[in-house]
Amino acid sequence: MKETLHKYINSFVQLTKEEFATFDEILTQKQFKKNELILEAGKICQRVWFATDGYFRFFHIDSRGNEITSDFYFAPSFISSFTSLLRESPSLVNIQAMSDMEVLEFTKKDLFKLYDNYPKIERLGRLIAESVSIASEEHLFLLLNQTAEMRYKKLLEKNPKYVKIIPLQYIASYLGITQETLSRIRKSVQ
Amino acid sequence: MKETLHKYINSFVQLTKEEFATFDEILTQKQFKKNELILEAGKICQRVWFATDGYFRFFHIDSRGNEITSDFYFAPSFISSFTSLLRESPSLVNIQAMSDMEVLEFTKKDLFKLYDNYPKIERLGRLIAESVSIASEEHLFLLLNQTAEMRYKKLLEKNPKYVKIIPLQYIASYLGITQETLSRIRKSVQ
DNA sequence: GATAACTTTTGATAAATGTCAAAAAAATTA
DNA sequence: TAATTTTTTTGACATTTATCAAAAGTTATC
Repeated sequence: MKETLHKYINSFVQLTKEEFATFDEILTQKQFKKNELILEAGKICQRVWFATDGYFRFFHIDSRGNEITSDFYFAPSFISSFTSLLRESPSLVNIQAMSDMEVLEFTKKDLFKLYDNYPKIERLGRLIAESVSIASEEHLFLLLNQTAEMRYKKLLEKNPKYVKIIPLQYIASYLGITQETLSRIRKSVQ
Repeated sequence: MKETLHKYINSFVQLTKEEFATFDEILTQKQFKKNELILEAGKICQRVWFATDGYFRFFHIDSRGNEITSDFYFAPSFISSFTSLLRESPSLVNIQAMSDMEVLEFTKKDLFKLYDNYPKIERLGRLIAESVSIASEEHLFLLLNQTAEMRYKKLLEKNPKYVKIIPLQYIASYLGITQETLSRIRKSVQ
C-alpha cells in the first residue's frame, strides 16, 4: 500500500527515505465499502485520501432534485474535495467510493505542516494542484462541445476507460445530458 | 506597475525585499492593443503575464467553425494558458486582450528557476495553481446546470461583473449556448 | 437458480435550444 | 453629426434533448 504511494509520489518528485518516513507518519489506513460516501456535501473537507485501486465519483443534487456527477478519480490518485479543503468551505459535492477499497488518509493540517518544513513535499502539492487543474479544464472543454453526441465522442476518444468502466447513468450527467439521451447516442454511434 | 504586482503577491505569500528584487529581475514590460492575441492556439505557451487592469478572453474555434469562449481573467491577475505551459503542449486556446493594456511578462524557464531557489515563490505557484483550479471547477459547475436559464442566473449571482462588463456574445458560449438564446433569456429574466 | 434490485433501452410526446435571415440598437470612426 | 461597423434582438422554423412511463436487460442476493 505505502509502496504504491511512494511510487506514485516519485512520479512527481523524488523524495529521500527520510522524507518518505516523515510522510508515512501522517498516514492512517482506512476501509471503504462500495457506494460509501467518504465525504458528504455540506461538510468541510479536512482530509486527503490516497487510493491504490478502484475509482471515486463526485456528485451533487441539483435544484430539480437530480443527481449530477461532476467528476471521477481513478486510482492510483490522491482524492479530495480540493475546493472545500483549500477554501475551508462546505463541500458542494459528495465523494463516493465505487467499490470496496482500502485507502491511506491524512489531514490537511498535517499536510500543511509538511509543506512548511519540506519544500519538496510542497512541490508535490503544487504538481498535484496543477494536474487537478488540467483535469478540470479537460472536463470543461468536453462540456463546451455543443452537441451531446460530440461530447460523447470526445470522451470516447480521450477517456475510453471511463466509457468502459463507469455505468452509463453516471457518465450521462458528467456530459450534461440525461441517461436516455446517452443511451440513444450510444446506439447510433456504434 | 511592479507595486501592484507586489501587493498582489503579498495577498498570497509574504516575500522579503530580496525575494521581490529577484522576482523583478525576470520581468519585462509589454504593451498589448485591444483585441490583440497574446497567445495563439497551436503554439506552446512559454510565458506568464501579470495585468493590472482590463481583462482577457480565452477562446477557440470548434469543429463547426464557431468561436467558443472558455474563460475570462480579470486584472489584477496572472494570466497564462496554464495547461499548455505546464504540459508543454500546443495551446488549445487563444488568449485575447480585451483592451489596450500594459503587462509584466516572464518566462516559464525563469519562473521554474525561482521555484528551485525560493520555496516561498514555489508556494506562490502552488497557491496560484490552486486558485486556477477552483475557478475552473466553478465554471464547470455552472455548465452542469441543465437549463440555459439556470446557468445564466447562477452566473449573475456568482459573477455579476461578468454580465455587466463582457459583451453578451462572449458570455453566451461561455455558458454553452448561442447568443440568440442568451438574448431571449436575458429579456425573460429582467 | 430464483428473486429482487438496479441499470439500460425504447416509445411517445413536450420543451428547450439552435439556425438562419433580417431588423434594430449601440458603439466606433470619419 | 453622419457614416460605418459591431453587437444585440426578433421572428419563423428546424432540430435536439428532456420527460415520463414502461419494458427489457443485467447484476446481486438469498
